[in-house]
Amino acid sequence: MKELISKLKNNIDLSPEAEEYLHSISSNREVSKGEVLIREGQTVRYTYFVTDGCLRSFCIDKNGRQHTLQFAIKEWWISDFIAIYNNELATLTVESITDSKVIEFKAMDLANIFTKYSEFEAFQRGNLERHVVSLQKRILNQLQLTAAERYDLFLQQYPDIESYTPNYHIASYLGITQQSLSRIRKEKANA
Amino acid sequence: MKELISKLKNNIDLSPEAEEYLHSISSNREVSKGEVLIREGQTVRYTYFVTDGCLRSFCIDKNGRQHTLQFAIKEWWISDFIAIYNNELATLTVESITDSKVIEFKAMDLANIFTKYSEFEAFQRGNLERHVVSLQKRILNQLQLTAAERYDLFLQQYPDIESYTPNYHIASYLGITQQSLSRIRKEKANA
DNA sequence: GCGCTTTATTACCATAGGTTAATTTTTTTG
DNA sequence: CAAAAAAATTAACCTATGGTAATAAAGCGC
Repeated sequence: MKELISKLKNNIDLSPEAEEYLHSISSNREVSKGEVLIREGQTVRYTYFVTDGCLRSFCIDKNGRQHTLQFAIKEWWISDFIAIYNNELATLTVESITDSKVIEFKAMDLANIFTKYSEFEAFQRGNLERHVVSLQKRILNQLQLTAAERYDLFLQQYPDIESYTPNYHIASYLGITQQSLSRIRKEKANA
Repeated sequence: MKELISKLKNNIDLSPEAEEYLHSISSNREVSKGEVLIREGQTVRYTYFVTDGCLRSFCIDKNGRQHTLQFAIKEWWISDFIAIYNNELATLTVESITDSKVIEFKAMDLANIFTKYSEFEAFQRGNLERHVVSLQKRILNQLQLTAAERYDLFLQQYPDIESYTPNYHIASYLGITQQSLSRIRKEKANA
């Protein structure tokens, strides 16, 4: 929770009441590797702020294959925002891929926080703007880069993710099969 | 401008002063087919709200090929948000693909509008949330659908875009070549 | 309506990446 | 440490899509 509070204070003037309120609507949770926090088809009640470890969100296609939308590490938010913002059931699954620590917020409390304490508006606007930028960049990369180039970029963006994520999750983020990724890794090693 | 004002009033309480201010920082522009409003490498001064016609944003890769990030039709915003939110020079180009009408806002005025008139915060939060959702959906579609499936979905999402966009722009949005799209269209016709 | 320009199609070959299945390597667990 | 489970690699073959180039069709200006 300290991490989030200090992050907030770097960006906005956080009133003591707002800080108090934040505490009242959140709870620290330790989740173990493999634990599922949000499951496809169910109501999305929570949004998570990661303070330690790594989680990912993914969808499952009609052939049962998983496609990773996001990896969330320290200081990132993760949930099924498609479901929350559209007021629908989850189309994504969120699971912890390491033992992790998260702060859990009721999605509904977060939705109301902005009218209660307007100082959060500017903070959230910044978050959403950065989120839009990163998603747009990912789309452009997908359109113009080869799988090998996307892999290199991924390794730059998530420098030590390899140590705690199996390669087939990385492949599912890049939009290729684990076999293709293995081939790419081999070519890289030989180069 | 009427369209934007009524859109705003549907979502928030718009004070007369705020409405007046909006007028003071915007200007109507008619742009003709092919006109470029934002050019790669230059400073991004404006954000556009489309009231008629269609514009698109795209990047140009190292081989000179264009990749379409967004089509903007009536009631959509378009600019180079990557540049604006990161305070960088344009990496995108925005061009009008039909004769169009837009409302032009100085990006800097829009950035300051939220502290001046906080009623815009909630409106913008809704815009950004929907934007995030649509970008996330596009990424998931890119990961799990075939080019033919993406094309079908595109036609649903932009029902009459074919009448004013050449197919090679659609192909560049879908992440395939115009030749591949032509093949896909042929197979569709024969099915 | 004619000619020019832009757009779309087609064809042929090349290639990145997918599929399936077997094998090896690594990690986990008792 | 041995066995089991999970992850990664490899291989052989297949398919979707790309690259290039030629042709056809459509749209536009005069």
